Amino acid sequence: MYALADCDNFFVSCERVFEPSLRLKPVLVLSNNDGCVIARSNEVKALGIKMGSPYFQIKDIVDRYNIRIFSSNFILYGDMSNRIIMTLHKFCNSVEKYSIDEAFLNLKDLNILDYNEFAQSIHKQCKKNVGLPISVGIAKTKTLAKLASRLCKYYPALNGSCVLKKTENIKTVLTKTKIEDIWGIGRKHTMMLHSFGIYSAYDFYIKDPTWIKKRMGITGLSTQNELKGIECIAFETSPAAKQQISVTRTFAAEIDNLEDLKEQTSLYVDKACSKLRAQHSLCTQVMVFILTNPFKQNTPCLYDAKKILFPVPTNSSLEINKNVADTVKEMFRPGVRYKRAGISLSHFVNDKNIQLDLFDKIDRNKHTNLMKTIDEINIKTGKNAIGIASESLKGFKMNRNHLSKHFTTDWNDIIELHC
DNA sequence: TCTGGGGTCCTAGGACCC
DNA sequence: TCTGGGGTCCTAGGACCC
Repeated sequence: MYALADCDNFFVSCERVFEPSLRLKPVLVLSNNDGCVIARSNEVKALGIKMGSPYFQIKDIVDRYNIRIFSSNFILYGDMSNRIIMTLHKFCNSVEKYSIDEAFLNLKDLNILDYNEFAQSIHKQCKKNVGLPISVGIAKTKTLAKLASRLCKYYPALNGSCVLKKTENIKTVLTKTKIEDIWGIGRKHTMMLHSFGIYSAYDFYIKDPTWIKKRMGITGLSTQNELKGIECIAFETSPAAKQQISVTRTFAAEIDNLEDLKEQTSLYVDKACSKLRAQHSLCTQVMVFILTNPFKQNTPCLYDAKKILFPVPTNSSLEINKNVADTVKEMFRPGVRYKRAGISLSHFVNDKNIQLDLFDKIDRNKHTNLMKTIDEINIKTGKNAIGIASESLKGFKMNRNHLSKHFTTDWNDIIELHC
């Protein structure tokens, strides 16, 4: 059996922990740049505000219903997420952190007599330890556990936990679940399935597997099997090293000069490379792209992307930044107003097996030592104390007008109690 | 005026080999 | 008229997730 513990309206709930008066009030969290809605309280959902709605389009409703707005505070959310994971570890050794707000637990080695009780105690402990509401679903496969935890959000009477075990119960639930609400069924497949008269998860459940394989490939077939209680999606205890590390940003204001653009991409390189080094990888490919505002009416979006190949695998911020800066210069078109840029590192190898180049001009040891020292200082200070000289000192060009404090990670922001 | 960011896996098709 | 067969590796793009 697997459990899925999924925090309810995670980002909103994190903000409410430090401002409890917002508990039954409408609250939403915006993406970077205060651009789009990325988390909604139940009250906001009830007002019909959709996930991903651009903020400027819903400002009227926000004002009318006095909705409280927050800019995204990922430092806070990341730390709250770690606290949840720590609590889950008290119940089970096998915890797979699936995303910032949810984790799977592999229950196979536990001797659980009453799954309902077990799920309830996780729910209660998370609330007590971290202050966050969490929905715990338990079932034979990950896909069914997902479904079980989802039920908690629709049926408050379940009080945050649900066990789906008996086939008859599963079939009843599937009949009442829309196919698009199943984990792994996205927009395109929903449209395709609808066109064949498949609307409920149960319609999908009883469909001929050969038909599903033909139209939806192996992943569609896996989803069907998982609904039948046949495990197809493996449990991963230790997180695999990333195969790709990207940093991309939309600018608050358009950038029309090369220097500002390079200052931004230097920041991306710095951020991406420290992640790369943290997982002990080197990369041999970096993709760089710049583009104009794709939403602008009557002006086509200009997009340029270029791939940089490194014959000797590297994780040196300096080496990568030099190449990225040169590439940005090549792609930059004077007079064009850029709105977004990004880089993506890929094709990784372990930093212990480097294939050297006979004609290498770079002193690799020097770079490695320098990077190691920079990382150590930045980890020790907890801030980006040292970076690349070409970086913008002002950081990302980003709007964040409704940012809460870093309550749990910065002494200056520690919560104050007034008695 | 104003529209996020970071990932994974699968598959078809091209390029190449003999 | 008529042009094989079997394989691997890589990549771009699609679909999905949060």
